[in-house]
Amino acid sequence: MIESSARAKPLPAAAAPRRKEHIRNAAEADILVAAEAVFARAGFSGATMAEIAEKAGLPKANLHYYFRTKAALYRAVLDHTLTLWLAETDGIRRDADPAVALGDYIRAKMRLTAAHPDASRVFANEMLHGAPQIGAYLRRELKALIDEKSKVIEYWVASGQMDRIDARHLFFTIWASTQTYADFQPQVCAVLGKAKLSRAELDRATEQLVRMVLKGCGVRGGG
Amino acid sequence: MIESSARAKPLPAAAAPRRKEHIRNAAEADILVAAEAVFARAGFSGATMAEIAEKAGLPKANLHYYFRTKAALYRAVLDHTLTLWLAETDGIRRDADPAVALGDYIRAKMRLTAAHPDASRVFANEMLHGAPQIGAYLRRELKALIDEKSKVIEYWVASGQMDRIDARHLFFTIWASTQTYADFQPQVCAVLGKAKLSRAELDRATEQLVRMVLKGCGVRGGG
DNA sequence: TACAATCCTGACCAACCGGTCAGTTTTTGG
DNA sequence: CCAAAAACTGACCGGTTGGTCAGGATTGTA
Repeated sequence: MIESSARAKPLPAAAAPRRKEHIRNAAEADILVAAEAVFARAGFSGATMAEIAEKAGLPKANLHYYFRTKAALYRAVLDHTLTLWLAETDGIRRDADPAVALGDYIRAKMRLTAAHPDASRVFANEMLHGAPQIGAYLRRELKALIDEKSKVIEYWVASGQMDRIDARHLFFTIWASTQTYADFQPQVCAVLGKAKLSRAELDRATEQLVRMVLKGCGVRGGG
Repeated sequence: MIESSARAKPLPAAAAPRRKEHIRNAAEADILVAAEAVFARAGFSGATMAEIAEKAGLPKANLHYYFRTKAALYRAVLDHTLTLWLAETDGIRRDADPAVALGDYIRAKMRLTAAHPDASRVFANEMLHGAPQIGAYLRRELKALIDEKSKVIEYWVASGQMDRIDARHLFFTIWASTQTYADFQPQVCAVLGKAKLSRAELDRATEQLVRMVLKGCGVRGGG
């Protein structure tokens, strides 16, 4: 896993207190940010190393110094995306109130989507093309995580705290309904008749989704 | 629809309208089928005319005889996809029972996704990349259609047949939740621990989604 | 300072890809 | 049967792109 450090600033040759691995780390971070944006807009094949280099403010050959191949760079971007993806299920625990836990999960997912739309798009693109790079990861880590969280939901069902719902399909619905605001943004904007998605519009979408899912699952209380 | 005329070379103006075109029609159909599959798997940039030609069992130059450019072929594929996309909202009418109309709509969408997963993926890909080809279409035809259907749902809300729900975001949720079974199939399969989606699994997903959405919207009766 | 490791870059190349074209074969209408 | 239109094709081309490389610049350390 490539570590994250989602923030990155150019800062060329100014006051840099320590220069040991800072150069490499900063350069890689810059490149990853640029690459995420380009891969999100153009996909793997459509993206060019030249464009990524330009966006990162580096000569192309320098990219190949830090990432030997385009595929390696793509994998690094995906890696970063996956760390974001796994987060936010912490609240789903047996002893939690389903209404609070599920509601917070949906809100967190929507926040994540809104904060990192390009990451969402890179992930979606990889999925669309059959997940050649991260298929194994999905079958291992993601499956294990969802197996565990599904058990929690099945417990909530068994203890009468919500309707008899298939946990995995519930996750699919939540993931799809939140990510659509990044992945299908042109469609959303077109239908809403807006040029871009406002914060207020996203909040409205979030609260409606929370309400609908909780009520639809027969979750009592909280929400 | 977008610019239809997929023809590379215009027929002679004086030509008899009776001229048989079955060769052209058959060839174009074969090419479109092959192209849809390749575009779905590789996206626009990743797809190559050579691969499409091979899949269609034609020499590459022949593709360019029927479709002048790769972009024209892509647009033709999208065109076909959009005709599928628009269908199935017929049941959403003021005088219909919301439970039946919405339930049938969700079921129809899911059937469509299952029957044409490649079409769904091509559409998703176009959306992910900012909808450069069909943005105008979305803002016109799709928006008009959803504006109209939203009025119906708003009527159902006003007449107390369902909760106060934003119709457009409801559509986004339904679209996303159904298409995810095509677009994100690798993820779905990974989490379910299956190699491919069975008909039975899709039926289960469909019925859960119908139940959850109807109950979540406070729709009474029918379902 | 000296010297090695790391960082950086312009110039270049081979492979690939969309698209063209001249010429051939097949189909169609009379 | 015969032109003419339509359908088809191998060979080719220019532009783009990922990747290389030799050598120069910068940085860290003994």
